[in-house]
Amino acid sequence: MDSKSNTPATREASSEAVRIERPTLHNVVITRVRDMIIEGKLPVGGRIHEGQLGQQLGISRTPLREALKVLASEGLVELIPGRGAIVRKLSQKDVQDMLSVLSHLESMAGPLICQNVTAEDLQKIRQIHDEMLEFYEVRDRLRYFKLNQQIHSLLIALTGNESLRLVHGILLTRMKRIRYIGDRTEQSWLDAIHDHEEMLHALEARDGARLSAALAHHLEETWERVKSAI
Amino acid sequence: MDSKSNTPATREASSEAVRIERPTLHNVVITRVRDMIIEGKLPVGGRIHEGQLGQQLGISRTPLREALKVLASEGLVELIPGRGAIVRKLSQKDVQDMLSVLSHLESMAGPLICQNVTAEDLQKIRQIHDEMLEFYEVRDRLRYFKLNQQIHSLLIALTGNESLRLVHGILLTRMKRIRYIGDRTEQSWLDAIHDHEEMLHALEARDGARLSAALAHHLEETWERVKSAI
DNA sequence: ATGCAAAATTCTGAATGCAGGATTATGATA
DNA sequence: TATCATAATCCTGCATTCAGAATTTTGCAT
Repeated sequence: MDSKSNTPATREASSEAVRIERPTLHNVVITRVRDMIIEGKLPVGGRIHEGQLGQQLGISRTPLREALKVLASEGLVELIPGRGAIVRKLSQKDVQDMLSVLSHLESMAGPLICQNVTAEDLQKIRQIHDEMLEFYEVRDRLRYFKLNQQIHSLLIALTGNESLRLVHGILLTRMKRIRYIGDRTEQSWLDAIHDHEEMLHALEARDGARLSAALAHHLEETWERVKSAI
Repeated sequence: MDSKSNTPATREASSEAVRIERPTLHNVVITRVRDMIIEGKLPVGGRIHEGQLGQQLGISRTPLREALKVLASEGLVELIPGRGAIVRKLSQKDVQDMLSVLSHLESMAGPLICQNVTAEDLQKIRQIHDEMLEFYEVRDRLRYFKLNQQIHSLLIALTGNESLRLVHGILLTRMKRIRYIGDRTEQSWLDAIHDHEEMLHALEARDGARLSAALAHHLEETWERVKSAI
């Protein structure tokens, strides 16, 4: 779920000490409300009532409003002046367009990833993948989903291209809701896992083109999985 | 300068009436502060003093803070918890990475644009282009720059892909500051104009691949122009 | 004069207050 | 009973206020 941290990763390579993480309230709220949208707790097309939601979260309207502005800039929420925020509804075309952009971004990413990936990176990804499989075995969809997203985010991060990470993260976030509710028959679930395994193989072979192809194929299947859910 | 409006363009094709534009203060402030950063009125690396800037703009801290959150999510400023906002500094690698992503996005855009462009669109772009040339004649850099950006934004909008427009807009915005201060010798300026003319020709010929190539070439030259300014 | 510690000040983060527009409820008339 | 106008309520947008953290200043000791 860390596909996009709100303070861009401009970490000083010089200082040894790890920057203390002091989460500000509005940052927490951004993540929280984002998750609520993704998990469908805030219905698509529904209005977000500042006072009500604020009370529900136990905070004042101020940090909530700040969070809504950010979510609007990510395209998750629509802000109508004088009338508040509504959860943005995505059309089929919206989703297709997003997948199309994501596909291009990932095809760009493939070679870069293979160029940069270290043995430790590979091991880490393999580890998350295996963990994900365990959740698949017990059909724990939510946890499976979260690890799945994590792998994709990690891969893009391996390109070392911060801007790519940023824009990819934004689109991935926009897609999350759809992906989460998307059809998951046994078969399509299995297909997705096979895609992931092919991705890992390409990665291990450091074959950029193959990785790009695998990522693209995965997105095509994603469309098949989600199109009925819109 | 309208590369990225803050309420995503979800206009109802059904309603004939044009949605009345009621600008909220924080939206105005977002644009305003963004421009201040781009034009260098807020120095790179410098801290943004909420009280001071707010007073200077004649507004309270509330809408200013909301604007800063959005600008942070665009990557223009960095928010350090407990210590406020600073104008983000871009390294050479940052800029190269951005250009690289932009290049991929534009190469994706080329065919789509040529596929969608209407005669009116063409005329409109040609018109802006000519207007831009007039500002070139009198060496009015700022106005030239603004029309230049407008053409690029318009082109991407012609793809009809809202997500593409969003992410392209974010990166373009991030680049603006650099582009604005970038080296402009007579020669490089002339080169840029020739690039634009080639783009227009490709567009008129509805030749997607040629347009993509022209856009890519333009970005390569952009790098040459700006690299010394970082 | 310099370095350190404590106090004072300043600034951010968040809550509350207030004004104006939007929505809903009420009631009168056809 | 339906429709429209008016009034009451609610909600957003923004300003102000308050608390706590960060910074600067001051004073003391070396």
